[in-house]
Amino acid sequence: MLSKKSQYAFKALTYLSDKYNEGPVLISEIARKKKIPLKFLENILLELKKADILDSKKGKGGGYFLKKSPDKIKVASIIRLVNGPIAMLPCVSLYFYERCKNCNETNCGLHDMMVEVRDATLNIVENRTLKDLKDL
Amino acid sequence: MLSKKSQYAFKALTYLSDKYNEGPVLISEIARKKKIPLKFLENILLELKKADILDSKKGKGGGYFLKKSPDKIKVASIIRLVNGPIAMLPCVSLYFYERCKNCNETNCGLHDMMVEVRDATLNIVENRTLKDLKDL
DNA sequence: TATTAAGTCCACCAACTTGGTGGGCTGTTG
DNA sequence: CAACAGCCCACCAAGTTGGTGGACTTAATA
Repeated sequence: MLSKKSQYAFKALTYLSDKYNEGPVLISEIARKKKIPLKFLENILLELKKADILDSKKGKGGGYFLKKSPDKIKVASIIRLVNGPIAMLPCVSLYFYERCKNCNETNCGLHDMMVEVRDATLNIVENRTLKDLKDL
Repeated sequence: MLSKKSQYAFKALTYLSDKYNEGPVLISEIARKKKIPLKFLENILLELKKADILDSKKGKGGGYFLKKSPDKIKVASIIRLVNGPIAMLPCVSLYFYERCKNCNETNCGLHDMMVEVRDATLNIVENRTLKDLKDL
């Protein structure tokens, strides 16, 4: 399941998508409009900034804004960043791979099935961008 | 991600699948062969019993065994039982449905995408049984 | 019937994660 | 330099995860 943090992140990002190219948006505005706890949102946006998804401006007239256009930001990368692995097992994850102890991947039934699940999921989330997420 | 508990459950269940119709199997045997902490496994097997997946016999010659044949036990139901929802959002879950606050489902971009993800996943795990999981 | 084997039940635990808050610091604008 | 707005750090309560210890019940059998 996606954490609340992830859901907040998507809400904030779709809000910023709607305001793309309209200049910086205040954290407080996003928090108010999307009903997200302000300080929590602050952390989230900062993380998205450090991951190069957002940029910000300080001082009067400042705020947050998308660094790239909405159709260049994949849903998959947001999930990985904020929520973690998309796969259901570490030994099947592309970006968070870890070897399973006591289960060699060549003869593990779960492994193959989980590869299928992963690919089916990726097929969707790798091909959707913020642009496809409207009115969250 | 599947919890360790879920992974343990699948290991134990595939072990019991291999021994289907060979009488009760000791918790301690499963724990030893599959390298699962004994007391933790105890809890897991008990839970599976209460969910009608397993049955058990007490006393000498006792142990655990599958209540139905391996090809009658769906992977999806094990995941739901031990790990929880398969969907990525509560408002998209079939068995653990919860309404999202501040996000009505008719115009939420995430919602529709997550329905797709759920269905793609279910299409796999609803059509696999313990019989398909060998040598975990 | 006493012994022993085995599952059952209950209570507790440390470590980690999640969701969140408070307060001060830093940089920008006018 | 004042106000503004993001940045950063530290802390917190509650819940979850992964696990353990010990007593109790039930069943087989000597």
